[in-house]
Amino acid sequence: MGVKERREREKSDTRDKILDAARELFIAEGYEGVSMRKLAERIEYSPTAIYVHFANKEDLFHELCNQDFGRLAEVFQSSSMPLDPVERLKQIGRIYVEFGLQYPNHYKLMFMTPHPPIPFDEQDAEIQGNPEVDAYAFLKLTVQQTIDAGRFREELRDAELLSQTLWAAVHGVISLNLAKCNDPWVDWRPIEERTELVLTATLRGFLKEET
Amino acid sequence: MGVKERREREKSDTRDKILDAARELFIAEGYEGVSMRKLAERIEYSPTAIYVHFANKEDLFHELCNQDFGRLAEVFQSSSMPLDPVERLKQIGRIYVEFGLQYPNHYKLMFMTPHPPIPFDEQDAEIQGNPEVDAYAFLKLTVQQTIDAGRFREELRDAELLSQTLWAAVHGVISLNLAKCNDPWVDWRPIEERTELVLTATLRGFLKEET
DNA sequence: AATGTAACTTAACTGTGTTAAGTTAACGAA
DNA sequence: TTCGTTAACTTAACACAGTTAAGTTACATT
Repeated sequence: MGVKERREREKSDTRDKILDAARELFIAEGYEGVSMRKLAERIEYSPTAIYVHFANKEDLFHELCNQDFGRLAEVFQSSSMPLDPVERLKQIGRIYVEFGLQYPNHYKLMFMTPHPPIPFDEQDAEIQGNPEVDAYAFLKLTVQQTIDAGRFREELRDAELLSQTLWAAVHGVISLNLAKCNDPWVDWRPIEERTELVLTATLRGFLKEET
Repeated sequence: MGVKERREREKSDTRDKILDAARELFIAEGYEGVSMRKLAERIEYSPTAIYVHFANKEDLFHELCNQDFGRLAEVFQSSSMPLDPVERLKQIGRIYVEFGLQYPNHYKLMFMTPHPPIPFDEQDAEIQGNPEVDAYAFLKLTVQQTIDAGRFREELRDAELLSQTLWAAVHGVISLNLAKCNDPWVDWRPIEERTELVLTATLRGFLKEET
């Protein structure tokens, strides 16, 4: 045997080649700016060869996003986190903004590109909810720990809602920066200041006592 | 004379017809979902007739956007604002999110599409900084009024920074909603709850005393 | 009545995502 | 060794997109 194995390896090699080229192109040109033909030309295959590996363009995009989501989770995992849960939430926010600044195009792809609903596959099911590989789950877990530590106001008990709100606030800073930092309309303050302030203010708004 | 005038009126009538139909379609189908052919069919002209009035599809969309920047300022202007400056800021946030939900496609182009710096023209100079026609200036003015009323903490005196942070927080809610509301990964809470919480928390974080 | 103008149409170009049908190379079984 | 099967890949085409060059046509001006 060993034949099937080699065949599979070869297939996944070209699959990876497609993914690598697609990431490069999507990042440079955006979703609409990349055509299956351009992509095929880049890797020296025919356009239809891509359809052997991916159902369609959207499916390809989805796969790339999943990889980047994993990377974000990795960054969280490999960062040293403060013991205090509130400080940990702040740290998560800072790392998140840093990630967006460091990989602006990945970030745009992941969070700023509206796309049609994507069906859930079995691979997703393994990732979702596991804080080690799912960045959102990691945030939610930390929010829950802060709730459990009794640090948040009594009426704020929905970890999901708090997570989504905190996420939105930080996402607002980085995404507005990526979309509008060159806009002469606004006299932008440094993004570090805006990040720090949105985190301080939002969390202070969540907390029980004054600091 | 009067002939030229009538001709111009007729031309701008069909131009308006194009704009009206385009807005309707863009809102319903999104930018990519609308083709010049569909649009032409809707108004019972040939596709190329549109090019008499607009350089291209993007130009058409841009025109709609400019109208909507003005409209956002108008919405602020025509809304009854609470006397309390902090409540006024909350109201601004709510109206902003509502605007994004009502014109998702315009919102995406206005605030979610990265673009190179746009040269400043004379028309812009008249608008910028005037709270009656510049929505950002309106926000900044209200923030300044809240500062002047002594409601914010002593260390928070930079109206620009506070405005940008508040804007970011609210923008985060609506933009994340527009980009990811269909994502099954997250069990989204109603956007009204997220808006209310981000406003309450951020502003409470800004305020001097507990409420 | 002839001319010019400008809104508008027809037909075509290039490029898009996607699919049906065909090719080709390598495997396992006879 | 040959045959049939499998599956990665290609060719050719479809239906659609944005856009443009070259008319056409209606009408105000001369």
